[in-house]
Amino acid sequence: MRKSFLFLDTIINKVDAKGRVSLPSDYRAIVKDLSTEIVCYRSLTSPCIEGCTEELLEKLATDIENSTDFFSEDQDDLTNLIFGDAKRFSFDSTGRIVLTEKLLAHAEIKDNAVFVGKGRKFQIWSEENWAKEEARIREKVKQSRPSLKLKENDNDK
Amino acid sequence: MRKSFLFLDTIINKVDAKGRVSLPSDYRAIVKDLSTEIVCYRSLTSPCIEGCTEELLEKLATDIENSTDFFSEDQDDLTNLIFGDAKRFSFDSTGRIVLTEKLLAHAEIKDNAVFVGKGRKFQIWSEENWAKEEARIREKVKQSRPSLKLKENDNDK
DNA sequence: TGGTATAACATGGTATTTCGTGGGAATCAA
DNA sequence: TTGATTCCCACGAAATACCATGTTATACCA
Repeated sequence: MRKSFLFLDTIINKVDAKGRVSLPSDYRAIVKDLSTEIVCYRSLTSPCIEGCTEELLEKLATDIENSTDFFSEDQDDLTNLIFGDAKRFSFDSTGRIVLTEKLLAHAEIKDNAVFVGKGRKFQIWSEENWAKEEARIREKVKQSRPSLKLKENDNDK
Repeated sequence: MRKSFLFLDTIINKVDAKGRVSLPSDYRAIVKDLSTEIVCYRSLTSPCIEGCTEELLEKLATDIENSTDFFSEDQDDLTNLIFGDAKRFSFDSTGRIVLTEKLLAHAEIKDNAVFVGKGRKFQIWSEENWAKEEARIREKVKQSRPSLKLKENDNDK
């Protein structure tokens, strides 16, 4: 029983000729502890693969059912896209999953896959695209510190 | 189990060739009492490593989930930056963690690591950078004493 | 108060395990 | 049968758990 489950860190693993990739061991631990599965789909906004626990997708489905005003119609459409695109992935005894051609192509992944933790979700990038993306975000944060207020009550500065 | 905790004090420990450092025993006590883990990431604003309990990051993840919608761009960028950089650290039977090259490089730490308590978080500095930073802060406080008084009143009980 | 015994801690070194990865066998589908 | 997919074994590198020692801080007693 695990009290917290966060996808963290940035980990680079190899993709072999068969499309196999080791899911980072930390991520596997989460899946095992929660007795759930990993679900992946093409990111709607970036050239990367997005993944989360099946549990989270269920929660998303429930939220949509219950709160019609919170989720706009647009977002409802988006969720349809996701559920339609999402696929369940289970790993073998050595901890590997086999990504599909569709996903790999969307993320432009060739040899190496970069797993990026996002808390409740994670993403899988090609090295090149992730380098660009990380640079973009860090630059953006430099410009607008305010968005970081969420992080917690910083003393001053 | 304790309901409140504070990372306090300034402690210097050695970093060996493998990147191992003793986590200050006070900090370890907090981790044990809360049954949580330590999470570290590169400071967004300073050349230092920042650390907190995984529990705190958990709370952050929940806050983000609730405050913005599932597909928000800001949420997307923020979570990538924070959770993608954060790494879980558990200490061995002698109380040491192994810092990564990425973190050590960012903080410019070579031989010695300076742990600085910040309440809910703490920071790890190189001796040189911390000396500069401390001088800067003390100088700043001299200029604007009033703001400090406010803080002390807050702490009164 | 002072001195000694005891425990806690930081740190160096070593052994063990885990994890990622390549290759091949087995299974399945067409 | 042939090609593709899944399962299993094996190896090397890297992470981490364990053991040992010196030093410092703490507790205890005279």
